[in-house]
Amino acid sequence: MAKIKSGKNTTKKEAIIEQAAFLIKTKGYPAASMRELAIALGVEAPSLYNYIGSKSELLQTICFYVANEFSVNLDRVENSLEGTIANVESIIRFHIQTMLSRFNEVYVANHEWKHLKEPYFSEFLHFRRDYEKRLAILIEAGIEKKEIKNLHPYVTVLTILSAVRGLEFWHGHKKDITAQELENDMVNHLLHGIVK
Amino acid sequence: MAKIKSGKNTTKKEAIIEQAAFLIKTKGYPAASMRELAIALGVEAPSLYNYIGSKSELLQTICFYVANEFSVNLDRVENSLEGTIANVESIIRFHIQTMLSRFNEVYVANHEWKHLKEPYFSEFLHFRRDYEKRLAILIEAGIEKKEIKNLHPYVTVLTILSAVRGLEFWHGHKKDITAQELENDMVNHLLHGIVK
DNA sequence: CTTAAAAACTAATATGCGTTAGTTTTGTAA
DNA sequence: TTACAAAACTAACGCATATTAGTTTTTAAG
Repeated sequence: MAKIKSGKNTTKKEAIIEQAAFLIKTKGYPAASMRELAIALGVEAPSLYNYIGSKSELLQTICFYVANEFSVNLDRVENSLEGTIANVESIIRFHIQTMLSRFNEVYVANHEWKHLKEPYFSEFLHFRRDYEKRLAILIEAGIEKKEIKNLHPYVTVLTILSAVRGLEFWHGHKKDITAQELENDMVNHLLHGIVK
Repeated sequence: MAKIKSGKNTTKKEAIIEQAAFLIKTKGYPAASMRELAIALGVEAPSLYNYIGSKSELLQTICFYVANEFSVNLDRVENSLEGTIANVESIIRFHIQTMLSRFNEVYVANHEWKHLKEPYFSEFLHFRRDYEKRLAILIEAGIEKKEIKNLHPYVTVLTILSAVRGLEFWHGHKKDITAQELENDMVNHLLHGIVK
């Protein structure tokens, strides 16, 4: 049968992972079969094992790639000299942009990480909690400096993270509004509310 | 083996559905097996079929129960004579309360509905879009009346719905804050922002 | 052209799934 | 105690899964 197609700057393994992200997003990890993945790549299922170790390895790769993206960005923000509001805004914009540019991968990391096997499951869970904790600390600093309202920091973190996550449902509306307007409106909402 | 346990005011079928909601939430629909569900109820898998028709019927029941809850509430709000802000606040509070009181069911409806079979899949998708559309109309009315900022209505709807959905992650923090404070803080954030 | 490695294939294994059929046990009311 | 129905059981079917082993084809270099 035909060979696995891979773009110019991507290896075949990367092509498999990219297709896997799409399939896992669409069907969910347990229902995403190696056979279907193989068909999408124009190949038989066992051939995939020339490039990857296992199905679960695919999920691990996707989840930790995304985790690393967000972690590196947060490192950068934590070392910035801007005020809290600017930092929070920067994080929100990064989430929105990453969500839109690496949609499949982010979706999978958000929804399917619970199918990770140990020790990856625990490691990912720990990362998530750590990430939220770091955001909460950032928010608390803003409250101290009287830049931000004194709401429960974790509620604020949760509200922001959940709101940007919701861009998963941003389909069928792409024509009504540009990505830039979407980003601006959501930032505006999360920082300043909707009441006039 | 022992009989299926059911609380005083619940039928055995309801006990199965309740346990199924928990299991499907935990494992995801495809990975939630009838055998495991049966074990959790202290019974063998085939015994379940004395009460239910199929595995997929369980998912349907859960999803449309939740959809109906939210739909009925929105009916009520649409017929209210309050202002837009009060209406939006009321909806946010209902979402939060329902999320906290029927956690498993809401979680399943939010995450696993894509595993519904036709025609239920299409019906549920249609319901979702309709619900969002009705909320957008409500928001637009508020913009007309100058009660609400002129942001893209669907962005506003998405932000609100996603934020309340995020209460899925409200675990391990229950001791820090009461449900009432949580609700107030989130409403405050979504209506008035976090900037002081 | 030969050769060796890369990459595909076919066949098969073990496992788990939802569900059905048929049977036995349990509970209840006459 | 008898009789009937409800609710459990065991056994099994057909199917799909991830993965392995072994083999053949394709590719590319000498």
